[in-house]
Amino acid sequence: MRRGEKVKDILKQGGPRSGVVLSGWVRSVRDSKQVAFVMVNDGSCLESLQVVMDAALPSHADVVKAGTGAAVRVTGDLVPSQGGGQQWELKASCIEVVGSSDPSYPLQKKRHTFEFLRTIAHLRVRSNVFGAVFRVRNAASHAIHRFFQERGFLWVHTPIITGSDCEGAGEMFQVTTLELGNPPRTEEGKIDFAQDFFARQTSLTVSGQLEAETFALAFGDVYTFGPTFRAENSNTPRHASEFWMIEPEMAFFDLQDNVALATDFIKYMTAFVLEQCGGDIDFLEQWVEKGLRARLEQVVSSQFSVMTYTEAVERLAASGEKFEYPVKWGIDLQTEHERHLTEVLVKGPVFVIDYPKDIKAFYMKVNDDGRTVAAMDLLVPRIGEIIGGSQREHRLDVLLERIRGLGLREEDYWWYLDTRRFGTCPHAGFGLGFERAVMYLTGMSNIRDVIPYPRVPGTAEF
RNA sequence: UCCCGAGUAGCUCAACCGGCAGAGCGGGUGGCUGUUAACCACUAGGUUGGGGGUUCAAGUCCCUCCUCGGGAGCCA
Repeated sequence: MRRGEKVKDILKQGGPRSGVVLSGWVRSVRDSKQVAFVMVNDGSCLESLQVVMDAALPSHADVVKAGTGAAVRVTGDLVPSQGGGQQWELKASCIEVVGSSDPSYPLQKKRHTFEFLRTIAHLRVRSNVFGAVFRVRNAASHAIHRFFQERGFLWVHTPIITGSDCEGAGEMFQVTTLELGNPPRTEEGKIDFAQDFFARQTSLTVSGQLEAETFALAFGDVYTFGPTFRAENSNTPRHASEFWMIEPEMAFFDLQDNVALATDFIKYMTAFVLEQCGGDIDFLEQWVEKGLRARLEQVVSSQFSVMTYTEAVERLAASGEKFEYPVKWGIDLQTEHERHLTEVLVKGPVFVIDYPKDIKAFYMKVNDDGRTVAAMDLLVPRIGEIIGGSQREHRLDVLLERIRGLGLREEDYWWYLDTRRFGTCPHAGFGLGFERAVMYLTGMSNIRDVIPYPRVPGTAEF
């Protein structure tokens, strides 16, 4: 099949020239007596190509009837457009209806609500906004791999099914082949997971960090980029049950190195998207978030602030702002605190570091003061926390003390603890919620609208 | 999971104090000499989210369930 050229390439190359072939889907048809205009989009870019169809063309009636959404293949000459609104148009010598579209096609030329579009997630990708969102999502993934590969990082594929029920945060989805209605029981009456597929209780991963650490202590610099699952009953615009996460892990790295890398990383990704998806960003600017482009450009050029948790608490307390939850040293920053910090006090991305030990995970390095850990959260306006990371506790004795103190079972971490026995070294890493990054890059305000087929509590359609 | 709000035609929304359920867009039919969310005319389209209750009478009031949105918690 001769598919022809992409709209993106046709517009880039320009004309005039003859014998151009284009395949795509009809966005709209404007028909009058002598001539009809068919907007054809192929997803390669935001723009549709205007196809001019003389009423004398044999397939004229078929094309007009084929309907919005139909698949067509056009052959014609690329000529300067007589009308305003586009530079080039395709004067058709032949239009073939490859697949017609039923009149019930739900996408109108009018604006739809995101709520409605979510119910037709298989078709919403043919709309302008979702075209832009998923091209940005693609460019961002590309940028992430490029950033790390250029710096010699190893992409590690950590397991999706995990046997450790102790990875820290979050409820986990259980993985089993046992008969749910009648599982085998032990003598005490408990479910006998020894008879399950993996001969133990298994779940979907909530993080690849612990496994990534073992690779960092062999390859130096590594990163994960893959799906992650949380069975939390979270119903917010920022949480999904299935999402993608990027987790770099670097050996011989401390918290300052970590902050520096995370900063470079965010800037690189943002600059890459601005460069690759300029048209999409401008469209999102117009329809989704005013000021998007300026905000992204500012991310690339500005310096990210860094402040300690202690300083953040002091500044919040001194701000005079009335918070629903009062700020106090020792309690975790609430969403309202984080947003006030990044949106009002700093007005930009800010790293908060050195959190109280008691509110953070066991694997974070205990600072010399004995009461804080070398943690870092990157807070950004609108989204809140986008990156969470830390320098890891590399001292075996301190780590063991932390595990025991939290009532965790040492034997569950035997392989993780081995890394501290055999050539341990200071190392650090962070986790980036990929969808939150895409939200930040596109201005979209609901995580369900930056995932192709979102999974959230009560919903797994498509 | 908790708090608040919403659910009316395929979509987006009206409908006053409880009194005949409407518009725009989309669809269909016809028209229009180059359109840009094209335009003009005509036309079809409804168990007012489900169930129960109050009332002569319920889209409207009460109870309950479901779904969606906003906020919170958990977090990325």
